[in-house]
Amino acid sequence: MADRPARKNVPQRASGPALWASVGARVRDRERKRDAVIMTAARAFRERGYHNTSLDDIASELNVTKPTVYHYVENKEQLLFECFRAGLKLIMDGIAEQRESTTTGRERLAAVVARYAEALTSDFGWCMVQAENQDLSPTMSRKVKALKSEIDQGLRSLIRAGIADGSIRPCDEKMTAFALAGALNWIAHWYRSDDKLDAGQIAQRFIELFELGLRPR
Amino acid sequence: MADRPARKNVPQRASGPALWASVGARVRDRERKRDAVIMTAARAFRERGYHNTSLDDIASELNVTKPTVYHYVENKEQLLFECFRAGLKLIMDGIAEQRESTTTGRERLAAVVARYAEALTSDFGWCMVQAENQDLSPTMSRKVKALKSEIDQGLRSLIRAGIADGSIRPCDEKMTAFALAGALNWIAHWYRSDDKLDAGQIAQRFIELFELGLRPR
DNA sequence: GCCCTAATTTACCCGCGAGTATATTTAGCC
DNA sequence: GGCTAAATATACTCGCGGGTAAATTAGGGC
Repeated sequence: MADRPARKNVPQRASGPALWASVGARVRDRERKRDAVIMTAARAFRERGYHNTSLDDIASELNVTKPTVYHYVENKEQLLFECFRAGLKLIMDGIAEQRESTTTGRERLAAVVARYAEALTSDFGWCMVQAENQDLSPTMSRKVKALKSEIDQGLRSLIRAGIADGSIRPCDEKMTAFALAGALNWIAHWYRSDDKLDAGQIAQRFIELFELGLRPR
Repeated sequence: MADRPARKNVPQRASGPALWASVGARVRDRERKRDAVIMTAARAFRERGYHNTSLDDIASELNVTKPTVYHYVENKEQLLFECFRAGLKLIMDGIAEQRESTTTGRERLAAVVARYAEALTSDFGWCMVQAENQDLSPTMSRKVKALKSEIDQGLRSLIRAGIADGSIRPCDEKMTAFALAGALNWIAHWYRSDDKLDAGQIAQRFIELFELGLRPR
């Protein structure tokens, strides 16, 4: 399972339909096509929601028929899960990256927040946030919960570290992590790619708010 | 339309199934039964999600059949909308209440946050947050957007007021409102009625966090 | 140039769930 | 106590969409 280190885990910018668009497109690059399927699904889910997106929709957006989609993916549920995982990985990477840093907890937290915001404005953002356990089988649901919990723990441990090194005021780390995650996750609800602010600028505002608070200093 | 001021707009604690439980209890109080339908729907949606809840489910939870549900409600979409509206009203009331207050902007904002948290931990919380435009017809979607926007404007104007009276540090009011709303809305995702903290305690932690910030003072 | 296999399609099945036409019961009223 | 209207139930329709069996097309190796 955990083999093939070369595998690109996050389908970055697979230009979707183009892969199938031209007539002589029966090439054999399973990986990239699979990624394109996932990307297209992610966009569709974001635009119309999971339950309002049929696999026929996704297929036709790829200029392809439904069984082709099934050729790359087990079923609809797995499709959602893959989108979810792709988005989550972006955040996990951000957290992992900061484990090697030697700055204060507060600074590391800020760096993670920036990556987090970026992940949420990506096409996977919606799936990460909206992938409700309700839409998933018990097995998948457990997996998703575990992954989400990892992120939560990551945030909390950064907060703890900050408190320990004095860069963060002592606080309820659980509620702080929830508030932070909530503010960030909510981005997926309102962000549109033509927004005035990009992920970086949003993150900057959030960091300022959470660091300084509303009360004048 | 806007008549009947006596009408109880938010179905508070209509004890659901009991209303129909006994055979001889077919009293004709449309209002209360309608509220029970909405309450039951809200709980069901929260537990299993909108698309995973059939009207047959809701009906059978009320010890009743589907046509009876249709007797109280136009269709499934309207049912979701009613749940949404019921929840939203709790927040709106909170905001309206503070308009008459003479305290600082920051204090009024805190009061609204407390009410907001309470609304989100109610059975309607999930519907308010999850009622995606995607699940609604264009008409309903517009209504929902308008209502949500009202709340957003309410928050922003409190923030502005706070900045004006010096109780809130100057900041990007839009992003601040979004962060605040996000942190609060997210409660609906994680809160369970058997949680250690109740709505009041959660609100208290959030207010402290947003007022003081993470950086030590 | 031929065969094997991966990729893709055509043409289905089938169940679920929203919504409804119609019958039936019940309560209130005179 | 019989009439009317509201309340509820029975028993449907029907389309959408997830999923699949089986045929077809195209490459790539030899």
